[in-house]
Amino acid sequence: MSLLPIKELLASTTTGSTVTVKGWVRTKRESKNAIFIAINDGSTIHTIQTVAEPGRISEDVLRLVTTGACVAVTGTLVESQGSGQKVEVQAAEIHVYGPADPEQYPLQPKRHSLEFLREIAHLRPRTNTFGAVLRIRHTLAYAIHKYFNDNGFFYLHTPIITASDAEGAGEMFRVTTLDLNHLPRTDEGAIDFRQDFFGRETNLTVSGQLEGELGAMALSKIYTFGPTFRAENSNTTRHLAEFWMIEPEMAFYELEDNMNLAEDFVKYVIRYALDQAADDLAFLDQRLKEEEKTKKKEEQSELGLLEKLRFVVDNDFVRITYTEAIDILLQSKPHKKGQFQYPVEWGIDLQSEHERFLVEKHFKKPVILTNYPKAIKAFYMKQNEASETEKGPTVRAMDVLFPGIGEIIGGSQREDDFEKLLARVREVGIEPESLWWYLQTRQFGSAPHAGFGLGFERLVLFVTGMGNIRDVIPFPRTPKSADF
RNA sequence: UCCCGAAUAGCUCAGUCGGUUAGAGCAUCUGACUGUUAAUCAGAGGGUCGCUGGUUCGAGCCCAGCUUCGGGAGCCA
Repeated sequence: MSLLPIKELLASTTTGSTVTVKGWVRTKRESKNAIFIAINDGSTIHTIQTVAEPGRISEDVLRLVTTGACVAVTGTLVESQGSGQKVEVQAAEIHVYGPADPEQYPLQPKRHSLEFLREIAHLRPRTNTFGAVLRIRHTLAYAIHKYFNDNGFFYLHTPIITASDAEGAGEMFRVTTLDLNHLPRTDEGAIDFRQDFFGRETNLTVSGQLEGELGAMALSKIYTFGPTFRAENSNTTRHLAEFWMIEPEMAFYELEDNMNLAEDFVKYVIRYALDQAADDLAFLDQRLKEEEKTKKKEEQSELGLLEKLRFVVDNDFVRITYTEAIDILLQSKPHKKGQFQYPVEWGIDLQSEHERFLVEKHFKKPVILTNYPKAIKAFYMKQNEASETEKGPTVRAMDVLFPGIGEIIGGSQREDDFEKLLARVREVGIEPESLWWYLQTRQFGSAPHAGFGLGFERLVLFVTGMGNIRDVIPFPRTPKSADF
């Protein structure tokens, strides 16, 4: 016997050989002379049809072959007599590893709602949709490593537990081994973290960027790709409490180089998915088309999934400054008609409705916004020289906005001038001593450098065309939800 | 956290103006048919109408609170 993944069996032309198929039963159809069992092993979205002749396989075994059961079928690979597939397996022997009581098994050979499948996240990978999403997720992760490796980047493992609370990227999850029922107190009555595991307060990381910068100041080009945690009470289709983030950081890169990298990188990984996950994308494309049919005309999207991905890969991203974006918004119809809920003026943080207008209505393609007002961006971003064309001080920030997703990348050139960075740290109320190691990189061999953060699930969301970020990670963690 | 909406069979949903025994499709089981493609046809079983309280002669339907879920907003990747 030889065990081959179904993906390879389906492509095989060596009919007549004895093969073994191991996988999970999707459907069983019974005929007088033949029982058809469709089996999937996750290696591909496609099932292989195995054919069992009644009498050749015992009734006791066949009774256990139901949707969801795990089986091994040994038999002969033959050309299919039916029209739906090229090859099939004539079963000589069926072994049932694990039956699945059809009265209780929740997955049926029918369409389920994504909400229902979320409640059975332990079983949903066995569906076509989630199988496709998980394979695409893997393909994208691999493409990311491949892209960086092929371009001279080193994968840097930044810490997941951090004592730094100055990253300013959001609420953090505390890490502690203290007995919460009997917290040690200092003489002043505060919690005595000196008795905690690390001898100080620690949290789960909200970003590997600051440590990433340390790596770039030695290895020139690094990237991180790891779990990230935000304890924000965010209840949206675009937020998770635990997600994966990719953060490249490059010495000697300025804002322009940073943008070029971000655009080239995103296009590369999407193109890679189009090439390597064609079957799964075709399935999701079809799935989305059927879903669109049920929507009203005005809510239907103009492009299908595959069309949308090819469009992004084949077209340049629009690059405009924050100031230019504000001007476009000020002259837009929704602004003049008072349709924006939030007012537009230089200095505001752009709201979802503003970003969506720019990306989905005005340009209809990905947009990179640069040079934001200093006041609304993080302390580590490089400050621009004062300019007559700007209405206030700006920093070399860049946000990449995608249709339907919003901000998929946020990045900047970093402030490499020690005095300016120190002043800014103080200005935003961070105790410089807590960032002494970060500040030292600007004192010893400082260099211009830049980087960005890409939310991995938002990328997967875009590439798969799914509507909710909870459906592109195997086991989502969100407020009030940490099952599985 | 705020705003809006939803919760009825295993799943997806319908349920009129508050009125007798709460329905359909799919799934499951039984039978028929037979190279089937989420097979087809016939029949059967399957319900604490999310929970608690209220209004009413009478509540799946009206009201209040709670719970859970979804969509949008904010925060952000």
